[in-house]
Amino acid sequence: MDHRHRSATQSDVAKEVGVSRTLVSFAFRGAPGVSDETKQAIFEAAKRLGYRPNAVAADLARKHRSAVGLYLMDIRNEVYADILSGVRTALPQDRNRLILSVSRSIDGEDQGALESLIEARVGIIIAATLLDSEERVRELAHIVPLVSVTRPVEGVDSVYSDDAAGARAATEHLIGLGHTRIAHLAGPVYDGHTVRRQSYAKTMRDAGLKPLMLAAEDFTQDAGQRAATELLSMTERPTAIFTHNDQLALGAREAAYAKGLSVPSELSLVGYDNSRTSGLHGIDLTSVDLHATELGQIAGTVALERLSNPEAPVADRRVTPKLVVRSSTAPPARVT
Amino acid sequence: MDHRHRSATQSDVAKEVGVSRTLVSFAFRGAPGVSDETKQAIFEAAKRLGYRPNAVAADLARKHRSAVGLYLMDIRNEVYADILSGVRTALPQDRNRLILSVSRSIDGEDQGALESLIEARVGIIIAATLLDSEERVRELAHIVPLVSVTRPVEGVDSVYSDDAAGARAATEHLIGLGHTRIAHLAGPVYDGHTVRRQSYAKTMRDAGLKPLMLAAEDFTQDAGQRAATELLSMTERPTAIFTHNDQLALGAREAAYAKGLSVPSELSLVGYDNSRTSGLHGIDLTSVDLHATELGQIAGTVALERLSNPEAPVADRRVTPKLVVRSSTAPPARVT
DNA sequence: CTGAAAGCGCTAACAT
DNA sequence: ATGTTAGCGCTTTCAG
Repeated sequence: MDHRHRSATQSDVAKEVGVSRTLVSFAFRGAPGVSDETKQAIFEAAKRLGYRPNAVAADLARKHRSAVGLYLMDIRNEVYADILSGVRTALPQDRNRLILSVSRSIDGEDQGALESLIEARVGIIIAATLLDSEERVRELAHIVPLVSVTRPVEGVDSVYSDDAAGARAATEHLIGLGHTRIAHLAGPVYDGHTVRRQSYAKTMRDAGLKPLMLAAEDFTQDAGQRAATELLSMTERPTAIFTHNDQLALGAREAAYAKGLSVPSELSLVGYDNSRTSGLHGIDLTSVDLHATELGQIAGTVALERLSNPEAPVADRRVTPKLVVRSSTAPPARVT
Repeated sequence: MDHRHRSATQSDVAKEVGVSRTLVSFAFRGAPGVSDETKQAIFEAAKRLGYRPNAVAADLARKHRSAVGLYLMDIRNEVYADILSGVRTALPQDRNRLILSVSRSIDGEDQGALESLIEARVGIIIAATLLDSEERVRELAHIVPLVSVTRPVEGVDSVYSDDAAGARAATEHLIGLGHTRIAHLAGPVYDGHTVRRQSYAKTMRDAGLKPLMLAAEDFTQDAGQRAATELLSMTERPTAIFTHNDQLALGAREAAYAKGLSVPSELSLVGYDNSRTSGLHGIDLTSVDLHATELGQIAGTVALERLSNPEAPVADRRVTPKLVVRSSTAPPARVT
């Protein structure tokens, strides 16, 4: 294994062929003004020398920056992985410089993560912010074009799912089944994620029911299990739980089984995300599908549009979620 | 929303303060030789002007490249998400320019994906290759430092799990339970992923049993379900299936239920990856844990070491997998 | 402590 | 059709 990792430059190629640097640059970008013969010679020499274009230097020389930055909270959460996946499919082949930045810890500062993206001089950032205030996101958007995904931010390109509608559908589904003691298992309170719980509370009150909310320490299954255990230890325990996401719901499910309660006969459960796991036989979790992949795809498209037209009006793309009913929900057990 | 996205440069700051560009550069890197007063003045001016360091230009000017490239197949697969997560934790705060490249389609060419990473001039690439031949990986490693993760490549820094041992443990577990008709559900045949099936076949033969292999179209649950359906339609159907990964196993599980077969009484199932889903109540899938997060972590560390010492001997870090026995495996039904 | 000058690899007018 | 000449924003000797 040799270690001469300094790759050849355009000048090297130019020298080899006996032409100027410019010609090489033109040849590689398919710009007009290079004879076919010269082009051939250049490509051959390039190949011989192992020349590779330097996209970074090109970006620097050009006014415009071509990389797309993606900021996500937690890549292990299927929702974010799906968003990433969607963004990727929206980006054309040659534009695949996707710089990823994942926040280090969910409750730590994600200062650095977003900052590093702007230091990397990406042309645009697609961000699933959560911890930051809308104000801060707006500020950021002044520094570098930004499209907010999963969360609407006034004055900033936004691509999101209608969380209010999703939470309402979930809650109404439970109410419709006859439940009255319906709890909501939320995540920690952040600026960006309060719509679902608010919608839940409003729907409950509109139905003349009393909201019962508990916030988990984070968005993981373990946190969900701990919080749900608490919920299920109440004297008048809820007969149904609607959770902020599927991971919390799966945690609640474990908590129920640990307590010897079966789902759905003794506890109805509704999650959010419609992750792949929720559809498995034996899990069959009723869940709200927010169409994460589609969200990512649209965000990618919006980003591309913004890049090509900075003056276009602010985009606001709202996707409608869909309640997927499975067998983790049923009417409450007859009161004994 | 204004659109003056051209950020301030070091010269702007220098001009504002009334010093030379160099000073500003020094100040921001904490290099010695700048008086505290000047430093203060510079930072204030920078803040006022909204100056942000340009990491890309810095890399260009410096000899060395600081970004880390990560090449993965499919981010929706928990294993790869975990690897990413592990790599991230290994990278220090200030070194968080992680450029991600995901292969577009699993059976398409991933030519472009790896190529784009080297055009982005990353300092090192951490790659979970699969489709490429070892030869090609070695070639790539000559162009840019590369550490291969999940797969050993001779002559290249490698971090991987002992697949032979994992597959053997899984197969022996099944044999130990008394199964004789044990099938292996593999993924498509690629250079990088044949160890598990080979180890399975060898273990079977060593026990005097006949291997029965079937390759799914890809590594997804759906493909697993289709392939398993075929397997379970045989006249002398297997009493146990060991799959290449958990997704295939979950697909097989669905196939079994669709056929009215229950797990484990009529079919034993062993997966690979020990994904979070496999531990859920009602799923309880016996699986081999390859410690993906740890793999990513080690890969990140190895990458950092390689960067700081190009002449160090080639790293070969093998992690030992662990069979996690749950209730998807049991002795075969008594022959009737 | 501070500044001038050269250069990283490439692009983009502007010549010829 | 091909070459010249400036930069892009930053780092880094080498002199003051």
